[in-house]
Amino acid sequence: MAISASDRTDHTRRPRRADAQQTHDRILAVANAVFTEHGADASLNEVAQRAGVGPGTLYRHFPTRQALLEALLSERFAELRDTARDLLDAPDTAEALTAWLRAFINHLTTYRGLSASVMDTLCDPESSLFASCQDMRESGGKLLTRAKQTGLVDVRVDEADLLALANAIAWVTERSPAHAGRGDNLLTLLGHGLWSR
Amino acid sequence: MAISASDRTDHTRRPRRADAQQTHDRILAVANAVFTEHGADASLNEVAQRAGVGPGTLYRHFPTRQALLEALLSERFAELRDTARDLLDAPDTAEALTAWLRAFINHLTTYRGLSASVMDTLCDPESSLFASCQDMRESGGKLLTRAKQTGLVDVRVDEADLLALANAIAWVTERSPAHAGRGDNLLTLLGHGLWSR
DNA sequence: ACCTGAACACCGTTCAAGT
DNA sequence: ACCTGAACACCGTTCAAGT
Repeated sequence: MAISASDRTDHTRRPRRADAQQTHDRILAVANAVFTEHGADASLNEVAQRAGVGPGTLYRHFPTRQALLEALLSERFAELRDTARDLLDAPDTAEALTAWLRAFINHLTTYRGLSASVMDTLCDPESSLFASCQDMRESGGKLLTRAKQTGLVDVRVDEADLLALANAIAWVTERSPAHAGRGDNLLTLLGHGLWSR
Repeated sequence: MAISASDRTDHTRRPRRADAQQTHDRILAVANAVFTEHGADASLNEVAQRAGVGPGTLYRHFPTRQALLEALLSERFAELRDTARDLLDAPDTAEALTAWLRAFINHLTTYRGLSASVMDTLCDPESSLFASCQDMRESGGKLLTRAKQTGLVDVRVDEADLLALANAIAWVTERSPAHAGRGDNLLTLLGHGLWSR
């Protein structure tokens, strides 16, 4: 646990005083708890308070909410990227794409309100989360391309459109009690389309 | 303009002092301007201030943000209902459904962030907006049923799922610069589905 | 009957002062 | 080098006091 928390922040490459590292890790652990409880829009002051830290300290470690989300989620985005790469070997290209979209949607419901943040991120190259998303996007794109090449997916399907729609499904899934946990249904509907054949 | 503003609130049926009515109308006009400018999440204090009214007065007229939105939008929901009824006579049932969905999505982008409010509303029978939405939903549902009966739309398509997805498209459309104004593309994608035939 | 505006408990964010 | 916590400008919301 302590180890994984350190790993999580190794990419900063900056030597850090031991106590600062502790504060850093504590903030992350508490933020995860608070976001899980109240969603990705939760009060940052509450995070600071429950971490036993002044608000200034939190801002010093994570200048923006996006930065905090990035630290918490970059590993998971990397996992999604790896999942996509693994699925490139699956025999059924359409099923592989569906499985990955399902994983993507599922990931976006880690915290309530996360899909909104990620949507903003996908559009804004300046965002801290953007880089983490990029790799995942590319790998997912390859799954789509392969499915098109094997003729199972309509060639008119655009990558950006598809990700946007998957994101939208995650959004509606977490917002509507009627659809909670039924993202699969909506994904299936998207797969078949409205028109009968 | 003054007349339409009075009509808008006639449904309260409560006799009102002339000055109160003026205040009421002024708040609505200003709220429309502020929501148009800053989205449906705009500051209510700003609305009050620009209407030259204390915050307490605003709350007195519209106890919740939803109530304010309802007063501003109920006419438009009624229009959507009428549009759906008219389209029931259109020869091409699939085209009629698409046209209505387009109008629905377009309506949800009246204010930025409106789709989120409406989504919450569709799920919450207690909400002030719920009643306004109900009629529209039913009329839209008839369009779907007819399209299914004529065999043009897949019978597996569920009404609640479809509205949720249309709402989701509106959401993603207003959030992503890349998809701004291209809700049509996403709707087309939803129509054809992912799988090639 | 209706409106006012000070007041309250929050929010994100900054920054001088401490250790 | 790092942390603190008071301070600032906001937010939604309430309510005693005025007209």
